[in-house]
Amino acid sequence: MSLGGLLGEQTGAALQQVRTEPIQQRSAARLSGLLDAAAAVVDEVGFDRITTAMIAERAGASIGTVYRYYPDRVAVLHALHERAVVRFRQRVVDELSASTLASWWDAVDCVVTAFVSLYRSEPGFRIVNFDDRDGAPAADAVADADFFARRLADVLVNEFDLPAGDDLIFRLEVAVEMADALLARAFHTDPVGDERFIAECRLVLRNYLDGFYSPQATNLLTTAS
Amino acid sequence: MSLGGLLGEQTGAALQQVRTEPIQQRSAARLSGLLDAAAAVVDEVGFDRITTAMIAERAGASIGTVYRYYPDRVAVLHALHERAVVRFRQRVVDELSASTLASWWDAVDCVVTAFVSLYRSEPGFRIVNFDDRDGAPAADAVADADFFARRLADVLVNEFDLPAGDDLIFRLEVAVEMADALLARAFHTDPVGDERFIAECRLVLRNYLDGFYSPQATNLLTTAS
DNA sequence: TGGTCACCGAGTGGAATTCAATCATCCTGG
DNA sequence: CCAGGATGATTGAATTCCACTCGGTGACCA
Repeated sequence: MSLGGLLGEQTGAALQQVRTEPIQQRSAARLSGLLDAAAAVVDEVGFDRITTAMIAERAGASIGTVYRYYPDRVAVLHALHERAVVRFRQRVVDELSASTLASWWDAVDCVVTAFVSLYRSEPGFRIVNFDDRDGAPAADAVADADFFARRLADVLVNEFDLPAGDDLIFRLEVAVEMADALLARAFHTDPVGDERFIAECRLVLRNYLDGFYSPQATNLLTTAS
Repeated sequence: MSLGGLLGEQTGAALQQVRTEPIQQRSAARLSGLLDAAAAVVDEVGFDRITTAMIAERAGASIGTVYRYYPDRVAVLHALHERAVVRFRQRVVDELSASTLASWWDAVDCVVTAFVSLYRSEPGFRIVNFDDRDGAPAADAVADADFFARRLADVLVNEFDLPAGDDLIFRLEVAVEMADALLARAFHTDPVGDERFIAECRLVLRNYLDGFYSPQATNLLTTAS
């Protein structure tokens, strides 16, 4: 299995996110400690109410330390987001290799399962829905979705012989957006996730991506009443 | 046609949004002027970077005036959001009555068209994706989606004899979430909206909602490879 | 001419961010 | 093996920015 490709490494291409790369190893702990603290605070007050002081206090550090590693408040959120995405990808790989995949949609199911599972257990995981509606570099979430779609496309092509090409990638991009929306909706109110939306998400994905195999299905429907 | 029902009036149920109902008519202009200003600023800096001072200056008013009408910053955003939703509903009704609807999906298409059209022309329309991830009343966007789904369900049931019931409402809720995500994606980078995503959105909606008629389609797919 | 209605904008408070001083760790010559 | 400079890491008071308040002033109406 070439699933390892899912992990990828676009982090290098990302905008400088940490002010100073830690040299001494104690700072590595500080860095992840800050993110852990941020994650905890996110779960407690949401990522709007979060303040740098809260993060610092929770991490047992001082304000200045936060700013040593991150240029500003939202940079911390970006970093947390990034870490959540990385852990998500890792979890997907784990789930995929732990399961016997009878078909491509088992793989898709694994992705959904990984997402749901992290939403339930990983502190602050809701940060994955953090979208910085800001100035120029706005295309952060989109870049993530696109990157993930391409990686997943590779896997599906290699493992299940789905027809490669831009069509597949586009489909997957669309699928990612839909899944994201439905799963976010599932967790919007219910902290454990509304099963109806989760199940419907799986169903929608399967049907939508299956249409890639049999496009006549869509034509059938357009002529029905 | 009972499409007027779409317009509904949940505004009464909304939390007190305006501090003081304007008595003299010059204040009505002020009020919409403030929202116009907010809309313009939203387009310029996004609704995270927006400041009360920007709104006031753009509206040719002073800070105090903003707070005369709205209790706080996010209340302005809520009001702008609300206005966008109202205009959206109005546009949907217009589109619906201006078109000849051969089938229920023509109605759905109209909804998409209205959304896209407003996204292109209405200043600050991206506010429709504003989600107040805050304390208690969090379920604002969800409430909107749910409300709209119910209204649309009524229309579809009355005009096109779709089978009424909770299933239809749930489907429409899911459809709204998906459409929202795909259209937001279409406009995330491209100010005119990426046509691929818009077209795919229409297709996805049609196929998904059509499955409501013929649920055997989903079963067919689960047995295919 | 008094009584509201609207409006203004300096003032207050809290949160974000800076920065100069201090502490900790590493490194190197002796 | 150690002194002590060099550099990384940390601190928190000071500063800046921004949401929000409020006492004062003009505008409209009766």
